[in-house]
Amino acid sequence: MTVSKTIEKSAEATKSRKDAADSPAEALHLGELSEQLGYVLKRAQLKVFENFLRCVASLQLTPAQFSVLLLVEQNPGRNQTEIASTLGILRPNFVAMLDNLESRDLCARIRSTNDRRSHILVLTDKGKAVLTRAKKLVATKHEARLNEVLGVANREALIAMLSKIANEF
Amino acid sequence: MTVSKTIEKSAEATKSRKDAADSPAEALHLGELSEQLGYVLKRAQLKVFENFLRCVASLQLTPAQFSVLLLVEQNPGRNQTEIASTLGILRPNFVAMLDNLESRDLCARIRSTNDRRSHILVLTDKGKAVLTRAKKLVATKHEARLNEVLGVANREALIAMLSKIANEF
DNA sequence: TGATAATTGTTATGGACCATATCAAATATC
DNA sequence: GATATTTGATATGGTCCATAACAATTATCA
Repeated sequence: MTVSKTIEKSAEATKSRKDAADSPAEALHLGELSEQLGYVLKRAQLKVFENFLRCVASLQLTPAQFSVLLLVEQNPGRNQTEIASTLGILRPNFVAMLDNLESRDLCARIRSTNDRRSHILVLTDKGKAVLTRAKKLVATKHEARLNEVLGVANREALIAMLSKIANEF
Repeated sequence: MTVSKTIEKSAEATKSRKDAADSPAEALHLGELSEQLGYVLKRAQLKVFENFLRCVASLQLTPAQFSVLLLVEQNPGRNQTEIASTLGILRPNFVAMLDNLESRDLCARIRSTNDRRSHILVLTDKGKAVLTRAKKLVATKHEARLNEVLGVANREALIAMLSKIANEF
C-alpha cells in the first residue's frame, strides 16, 4: 500500500503550457496507477506481444497462431474443440484461425474415423518446419531479450507467478 | 529452458475418445506453452481484469475507466491529449470514452482559457466520490485476493518486474 | 429399434477495442 | 499575414471476442 515516493512535486495547475523557454511539457505522474497490477500487466503484455511479432516477423506468426501450432504438435489426435477450448478460444472464432493456417499449409483438418463430426488437427511438414524455426527465433531473440532485461532467475519467477494467477485467481 | 516433467504419458493417438468406462477425456498437455511468457502473461491479464470487474461491479467501472479517473485526479490541469497519450489511448478513441464518463457525471471537459482548442479534464464531485469508493473496493477485494494468491512480497516483486518490462522492453 | 437430446464444425452477427485519415477551430511559426 | 501545427472530433475499417442458430453426426434411452 506504500505509495513509494511519488509525491515529488504537486503539479501547479495554474501554470500555462509552454511558459518559460519552451519547457519540455513535463511528463504526467502515474501515481497509484504504477502500483495497479492490471495496468502494469496490460502494458507489459502489449510490449511482449509487440516484441514477439518482431522476432518472428519473417515467419508471419502471431502469438495466438504460434500457440496453436505448439499445442497441436504437443497433442496429436485432438480435434478443433479440444485445441480451441484449451487455448481459451471459442469454437466459432477458431474456424477462421484454422482456415488461415490451413490456407498457408501449416496445419490440416482430418475427418476423424471414430467420430465423423470432428476434425483431427495435425501439423503439415511445412507446419513442423515453420514451428521449429519459430521456436529457434523465440528462444534466441524473444526470450534472450527478456533475459537481458530481467535475468534468467527473475524470468522464471515471473512466469511462475503469472501461471499461479492464471490458474488460481 | 527445462521442460520440467511434462513428459508424463505420450498421448496415444490411436485411442478413441470415450473408450473405457467413460474416461474423463484427459486434459491436453500445454507443453512448452506454459513456459511462453506471452501466453502466461495474456492469460493472467484476462484473469486479473475479470477479477477487477467483479470487485468494482457496483460502480460499473472498467480497468480503463478507472485508470482515466486515477490519472485525471493525479494530474490536474491536463488536457485530453496528455491524459490519453499517457495511457496509450489514441485521441480519437478517447473521445467516446470521455463522452461516457462525462454522461455519467464522473468527469468534465473544461475549455482552457490559455488554449481554447484544448479541454482540461477534471473530476466532478461525484467522480471524486466514485473514485474514492473504487480505490477502497480495489484495495480490500482485488489487491487482497492477489495477496492471498501470491503474498505481499511476491506481489510487489511481480509489479516491479512487469513495470520493467513495460518500460524497458 | 426409433424418437429425442447432445455434440461438432460452421455461419452470421453484433459489440468492444484499436488504428488511420480527415476536418474545423485555434494557435504557432516565420 | 500566409503557412504550418495542434486539439478535439468524426468517419471508417480491422481485429478480437461473444452469442445464436444450423446441418450433420452421434449419444441416450424409452
